[in-house]
Amino acid sequence: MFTIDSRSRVPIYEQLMKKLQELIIRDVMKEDEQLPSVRALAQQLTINPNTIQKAYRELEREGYIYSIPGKGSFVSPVKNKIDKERMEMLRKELERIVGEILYLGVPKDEVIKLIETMEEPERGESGND
Amino acid sequence: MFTIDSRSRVPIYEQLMKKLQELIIRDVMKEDEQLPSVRALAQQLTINPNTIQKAYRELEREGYIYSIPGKGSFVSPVKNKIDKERMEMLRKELERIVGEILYLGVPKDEVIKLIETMEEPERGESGND
DNA sequence: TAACTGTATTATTTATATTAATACAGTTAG
DNA sequence: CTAACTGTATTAATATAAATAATACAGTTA
Repeated sequence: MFTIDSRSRVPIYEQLMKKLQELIIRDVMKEDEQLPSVRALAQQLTINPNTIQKAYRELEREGYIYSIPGKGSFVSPVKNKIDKERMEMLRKELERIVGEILYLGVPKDEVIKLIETMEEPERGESGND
Repeated sequence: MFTIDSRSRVPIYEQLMKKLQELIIRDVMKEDEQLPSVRALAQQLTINPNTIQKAYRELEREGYIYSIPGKGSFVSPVKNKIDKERMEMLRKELERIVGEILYLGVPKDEVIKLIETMEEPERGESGND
């Protein structure tokens, strides 16, 4: 299904997450499609099942997939939930950053101006290590 | 000069940095005023001189102080430089966060609206661990 | 029941961050 | 130039945290 670089400084489970997120976001894996089982994937990639499980657990926590004990793990149908959670996180980060900037005495208008100059990004970019 | 909590989970050198930043930002320590020497402060606080030095090194990197080998360490006169560097860092973070948010399809106006609702913070807050 | 599925707990290993020991080099007063 | 101060660089030891692995448990299905 994909390849893993065990020599990379990037943790295996993160590499896994990234690739799976990619597949899900790009709709290569459709809603409710079953993911390979933790053991199957572990065997295929020759890594410990727990590492797969960690990736799956994180992906579930972030709303990308859902798992049913005994049945399997599947692509989450509600993409909006992903956005919801992610947005919540990003909003907090945004507030923190902007808070710090404002603390430095930069007027709010300046911050807004900065954002206004930013371009709406193109979709579909990967960027691996 | 100040106290350190060696039982805290916050590293000693960070505690030190925070307190010194506080003194500098609040102008308790004036421009070009000499800081206690690494050894003097180390002795006073009963901690290793290298820990002090690490704090000083970081503070210098961030523009809060400057050090002259053989002479001592002093409060940096150009406060703007602090803001400059810090702003540069924050700006990058801001762009990253906003970039991610825009990537989720949130329109720019929404982001701006979010910022507009934020309050200009009060000055002078510490917040220790 | 057998062979699959995910999960939880704990231990082990590895990486990173923090602190310390020590030696070096510049500055200045006498 | 020496003595006593200053900051700095290198390296080692220690502490903390992160990543991975071993193992046992529990649900599902044919």
